[in-house]
Amino acid sequence: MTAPMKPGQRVLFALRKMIVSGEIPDGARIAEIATAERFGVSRMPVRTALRTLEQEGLVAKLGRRGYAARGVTPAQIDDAIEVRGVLEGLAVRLIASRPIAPGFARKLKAVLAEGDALFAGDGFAPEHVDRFYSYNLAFHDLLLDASGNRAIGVALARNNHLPLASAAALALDWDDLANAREHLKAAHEEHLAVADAMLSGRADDAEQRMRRHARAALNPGVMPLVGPV
Amino acid sequence: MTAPMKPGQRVLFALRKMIVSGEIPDGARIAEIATAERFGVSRMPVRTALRTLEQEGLVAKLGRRGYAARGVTPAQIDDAIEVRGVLEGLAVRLIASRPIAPGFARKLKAVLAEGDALFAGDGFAPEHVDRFYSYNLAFHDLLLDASGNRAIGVALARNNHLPLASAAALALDWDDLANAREHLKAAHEEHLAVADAMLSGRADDAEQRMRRHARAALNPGVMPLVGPV
DNA sequence: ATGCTCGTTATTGGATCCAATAATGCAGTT
DNA sequence: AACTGCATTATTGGATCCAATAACGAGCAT
Repeated sequence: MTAPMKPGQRVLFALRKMIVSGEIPDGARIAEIATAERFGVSRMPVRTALRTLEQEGLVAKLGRRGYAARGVTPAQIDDAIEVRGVLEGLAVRLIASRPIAPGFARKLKAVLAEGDALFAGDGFAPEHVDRFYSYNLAFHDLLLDASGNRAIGVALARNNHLPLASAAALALDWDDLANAREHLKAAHEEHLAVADAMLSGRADDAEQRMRRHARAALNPGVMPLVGPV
Repeated sequence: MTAPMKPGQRVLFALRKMIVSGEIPDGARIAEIATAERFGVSRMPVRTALRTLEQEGLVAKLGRRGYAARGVTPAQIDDAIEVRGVLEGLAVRLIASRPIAPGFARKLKAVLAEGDALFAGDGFAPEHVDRFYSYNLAFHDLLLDASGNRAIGVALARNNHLPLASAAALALDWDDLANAREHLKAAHEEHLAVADAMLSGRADDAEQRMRRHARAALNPGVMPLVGPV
């Protein structure tokens, strides 16, 4: 699928991927002209892409000498995951410390029911992973929305650009679907526990569980399923 | 001081100010051409500025109809302050839960000594406010740096663009310097308490105190001292 | 009279061109 | 031979021009 993507988006995604993958090594200078020629586009999309990447922290401005790539180390991903846990923890804390809106409770139950259905049987196919992906995303989005604090989502926006740092990134072993099922089932049970804590008004508990949930998302040495970043 | 600022920066700052001040009302459409003509510049600086403001959450893209301003409500500022508290709370938690580096302890004591010196006497002049501003900034920057987690600083970058949401924004009553002194002295004592908790390895305590410290920064109905945003 | 379609127009995104600026290399001098 | 000053050049930021696209309105047909 050679998607006829617009030049701007294409350059942005390509540069982002090249930086996080290490194809552009840490500290390498990125010049507008050279990059533009490399992609066969004008300097303009490169410029806007570099501005965006600067906001995301993936490149650093170098005075008049252009930009420099900032390599993404595993430690930085860990850092971003920790930040995500803290921010999502704040979201659930806010929800739990206020009266639960009926609409929210209903939507939450509906989302969790998707997860329940996923693990009702014993089987697990790649298709289930896709469904979990949707369910997982819906769960986290719902919490972010229900928190009523838009600043959380704004602050989180950057982390989602780092691989494995967003809630949409599932780390699992594709060669061992049974193991993957256990992994995702554990995540679903953490969701249930967080939901229970929220609905019971146990704000501290909900926050703690959400933080641990974020940290548990990263397993070393597994294949990531990356969604739209 | 009609600073001969570059067009890009000028447009960015002006638009940001107009949005947060409400001069551009919430939901108002911002078209590139009209804005460019209004500032007497090309469309290019407006474009880059709008991109940046979009990243900051101050404008929202509106499909093909340009951008729309997102008014900043007091509730949103509260939200941002809460996010700041959580993120800075994470920073001090990380510091407290690791062995304290000797260099950090030394720098921390040096910074806190500035605060001690400020409140050693009884007097308080506007000049003291400036000194507190520097001291306060140094304290928060030091924590961010010592946390070793760059993602925190990246996530915090946006909040600093909202008035009163950054740690560099002091809210105090200029007409009542004695009251201001008490206000800032209380902040300094919170710093001391956080520092003590960190150096003693009381991670939970340090985090809780930092969160409260952030929330205490906002007083209703006072004049803000806004620093460089 | 109303709904559909086609043409016009307004607006964004991209490309090319121009100006300003700082880094670099060369030459001249001490 | 080394240092300093100047000129050249490379590179970013801004302005203008062009293309694509979608909203809007008018006109026609039913």
